[in-house]
Amino acid sequence: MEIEAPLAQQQNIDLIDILWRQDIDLGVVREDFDYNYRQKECELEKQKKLEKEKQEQLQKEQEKALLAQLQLDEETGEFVAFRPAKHSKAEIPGRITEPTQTVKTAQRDDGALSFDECMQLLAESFPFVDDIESHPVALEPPVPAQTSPQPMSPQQPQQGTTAILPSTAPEPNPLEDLEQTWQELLSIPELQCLYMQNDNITSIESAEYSSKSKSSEMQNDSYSLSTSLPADHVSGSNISFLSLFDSPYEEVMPSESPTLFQPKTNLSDSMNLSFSNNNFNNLFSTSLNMQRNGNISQSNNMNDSLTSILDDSLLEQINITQLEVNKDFDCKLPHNLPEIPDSDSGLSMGSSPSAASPGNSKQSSLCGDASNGYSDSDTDDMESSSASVQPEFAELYPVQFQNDCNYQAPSLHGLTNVRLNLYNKGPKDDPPVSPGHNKVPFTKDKYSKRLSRDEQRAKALNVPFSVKKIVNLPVDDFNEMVSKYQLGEAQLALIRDIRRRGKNKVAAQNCRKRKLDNIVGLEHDLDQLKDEKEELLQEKGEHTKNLLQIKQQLNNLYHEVFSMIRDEDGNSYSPNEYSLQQTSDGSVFLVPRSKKLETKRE
DNA sequence: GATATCTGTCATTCG
DNA sequence: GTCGAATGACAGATA
Repeated sequence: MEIEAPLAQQQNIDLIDILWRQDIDLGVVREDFDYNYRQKECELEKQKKLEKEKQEQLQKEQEKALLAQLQLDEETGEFVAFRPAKHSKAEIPGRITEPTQTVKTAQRDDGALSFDECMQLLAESFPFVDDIESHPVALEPPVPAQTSPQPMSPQQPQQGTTAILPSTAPEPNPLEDLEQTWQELLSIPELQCLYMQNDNITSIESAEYSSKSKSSEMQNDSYSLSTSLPADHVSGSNISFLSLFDSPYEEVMPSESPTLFQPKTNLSDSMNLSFSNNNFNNLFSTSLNMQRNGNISQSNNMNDSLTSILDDSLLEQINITQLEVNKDFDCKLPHNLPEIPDSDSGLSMGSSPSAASPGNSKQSSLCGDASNGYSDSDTDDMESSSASVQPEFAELYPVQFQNDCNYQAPSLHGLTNVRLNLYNKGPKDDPPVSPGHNKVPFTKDKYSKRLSRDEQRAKALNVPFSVKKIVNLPVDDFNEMVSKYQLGEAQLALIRDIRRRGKNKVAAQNCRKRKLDNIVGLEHDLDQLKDEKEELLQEKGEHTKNLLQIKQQLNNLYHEVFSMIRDEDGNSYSPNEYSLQQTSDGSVFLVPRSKKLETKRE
């Protein structure tokens, strides 16, 4: 059995070798199939586990030391720093603010490993630490790197930053690319605003850091979380910086753009109120260490704990940020990506949190020109309520959508997964969309800020005007505006369609409004007429009643007058034979009815 | 699932 | 004849 096993392994290696030669695109390195290499890896993992246990023990001791220095405030119930009456700061420098120094001293007193000893042990365990120090990019003098996940006090990032930052850029070219990417990102006005905010915040922090150039400072801000990583993680032999993009989004976030990362910085700052730096940094670095060690389950647990801390607020920040950033980038999304439900707005569709990151800008470039993928069917899926977007779109919609489409995505698939994962973490668990089935019912509740079809069409064809302008400008101004640009046939046709549809849309709205107004007016008139009719009927009834009374009175008067009339013999006239008639001059005559009938006949 | 309503769009008419 | 406004009709989305 012992002999057969190496044979089988040798056969496997041969088979892998053949496969490897046949398919270079396996995406893995030879060492992945190397049994000896894996054995080395296992040994390394064991060493790391031991190291981690030591670190945890140190952490516990450190927390104990911290607690020993805290005093329970009876009023607030909080632990506050215990400051002896006449101890100057020089005597206990940073007792609270620099707990690690105190801890280190205590460790030495306890006979535990000192920091330098840990460093030495790490250097022995991980030969690539030497590579870091000898890296050509590392211009700084060799400083004891914070390779162990020591809690980072506010002063310590100086060391960590200067020592580790170069390792985040394994080669000078990617560093330049990143810088160039940042410059291009910052050329976008919106991002400039965001960067200004970012810079204001980080400038406060940078007072504690060494003074560097603005670009390097920006990088420090952008990747400061990476600098807090253990050096062995950042500069690991098989883990390049860009490989972080293949990690779940909790790992990706540190390498996002400043706009994405800054909220996290604020978050971590705010978290320091409730968490000690030690806890948080240790948690984070331990998580990353564990992931690198392959303890996926453990790292998942740690990530869960991290995610539970970061998830809501961070994702909220991401969503806010993506609203700001991705208007200018969503055109570069890959067309083969499935449309995200409820996210087909220009913001949410392209508003993946990674869109603002250098990696994403590279990734998005792979999508090519959005106009190539333009079609009615595509944009119909992006139906939206455009009213809220049009004003912003007018100024934010740049002519050059393809200017920065020259990048190469380091990890398109990973970013895509990150994008989808982030959306799956949205407020509503939207059903996954099957590839090639973009017809997604759109809801405009949460993601109301999305582009209308015409806006997306204009965006796709790089129309240099806003839809609002196209629609609302007077004819002369519109023609003048169009004549200023050399537009293609498709663009002109689209602009005219947009103007026609926009005008007609407004006209339809006005027409409906008028129709409703007319209906309301007619209903009002109808009510008035009904009231008037009722009043008239009431008046008619009164008049009829009065008429009857007058007739009755007249009849009574007639009979009274008739009864008073006598003939020559004093006899009364019969009402059946005679009747009273009045002439026009007011004279009253007694007329026999027969004669009256005769006169009528005549 | 059926229904009513809203909204965008097209076709047509009118001034 | 062209253009813009107005409007009926239709379809899709939504409540």
